[in-house]
Amino acid sequence: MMGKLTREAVVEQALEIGSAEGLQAVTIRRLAQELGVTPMALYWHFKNKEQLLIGMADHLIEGFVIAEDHARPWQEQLRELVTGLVRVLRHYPCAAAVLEEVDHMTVPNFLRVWDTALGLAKQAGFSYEENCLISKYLLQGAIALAAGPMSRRPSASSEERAECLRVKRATLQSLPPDVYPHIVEMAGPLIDGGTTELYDTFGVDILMTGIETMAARLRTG
Amino acid sequence: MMGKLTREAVVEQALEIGSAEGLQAVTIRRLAQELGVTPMALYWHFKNKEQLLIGMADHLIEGFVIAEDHARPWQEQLRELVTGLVRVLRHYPCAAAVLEEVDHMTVPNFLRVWDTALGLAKQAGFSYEENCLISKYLLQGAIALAAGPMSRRPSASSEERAECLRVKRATLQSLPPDVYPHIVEMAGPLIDGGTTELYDTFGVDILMTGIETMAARLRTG
DNA sequence: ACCTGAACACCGTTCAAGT
DNA sequence: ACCTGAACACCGTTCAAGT
Repeated sequence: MMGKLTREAVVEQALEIGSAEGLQAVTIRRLAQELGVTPMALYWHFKNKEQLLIGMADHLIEGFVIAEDHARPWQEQLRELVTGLVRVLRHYPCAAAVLEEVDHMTVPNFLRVWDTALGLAKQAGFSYEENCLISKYLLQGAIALAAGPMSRRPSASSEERAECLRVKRATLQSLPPDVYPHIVEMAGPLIDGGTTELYDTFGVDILMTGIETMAARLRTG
Repeated sequence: MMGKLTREAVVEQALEIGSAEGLQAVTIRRLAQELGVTPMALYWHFKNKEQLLIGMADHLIEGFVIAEDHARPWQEQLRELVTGLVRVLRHYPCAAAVLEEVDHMTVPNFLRVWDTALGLAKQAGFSYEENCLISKYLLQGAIALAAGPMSRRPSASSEERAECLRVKRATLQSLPPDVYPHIVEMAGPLIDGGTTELYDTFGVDILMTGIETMAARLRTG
């Protein structure tokens, strides 16, 4: 709110608003108001709103450094890259939402992570095209995981969130059991989805197990 | 444009606009104009725009029927469910975008597919929570696959799309090779991502292989 | 270089009123 | 039941002008 109106200050304020009230609250006009400035002032620093979102996405991954250890197996390193990315994205509740809204190719720091993933995937022994897809799936999976529980309505005061979950579970439970038998039965675990640790590890486990198993099949014929 | 202004007519017109010009072109006012009616007329048929999007999502999956064959193995059936869903979503270029914008739990036909997936996942032998996550990952994966190549700017006339891809590839190739070595090297396959068949099958293969391998480990210890 | 004022062309939505 | 007119409170963006 004080200090110079720099690109970084704008981006950080945007991430703050997005994390506190949801990404839809991040508007040029609202942002300007929060920064004590005219909406048009932002257009000197960003060509348009898309560039602002790209700046937000880039800022999110800025602090994510990947230790390239050429000695350790690629499986281990790939798994660490994915879980590390998820952990970094969890710093801002709106992080996943931001990354879902921008073209990843336009975000320099995302390209940096992607490049590392691509280099590791190459060691698995798949074709070029398959390596590209594997790296895409893993990064996409990381974003999906980071978007997982909560992070949707970040404003809610944990009492509100609990209330929201209760309403959702009740909605599922009151569905006609003859057409949605399993959904009604599993309404509980479907909504709060088990512990956060299970949620964060299980998805990566499935993906990495699939990749490793298929890589092993390549070698054995 | 002619005929009665029914819920279905509105939804179909919305999907048509979204598929021809992108989902961001689907606006209450634009929709009303295309239907030869006042914007407020739509508010008699839909409470708000969110309900319209839910209606669009529901309509997309309407024609997707899953043959429940209790004799065949669950792996086979789950894979068929995912590929079938992808195929149905491909009917409208904006389908994946619609599903990414709505809460899946509010879409009856999506719940129907989810229920089937949940029932099949239960046969794998995982815990309740893990079954829920598996079904989520598979459906989420199907949507991601359907959003894959093209479907982003559906208006582009295949010449424009080719031009757009060429620009993107050139962008990647002209990146500094010392910081993005693998990206620059793989710019080609990264952009056009191999054949469509590879794109559609490889993702499901990884997920299903991961699930099957982990399920097998449960049984063997 | 950095910011403001005024204006344009859009949004979704409400509410009273028409038939 | 089904639709319209007028209005409200928003958007992103441009363009000339200020300092």
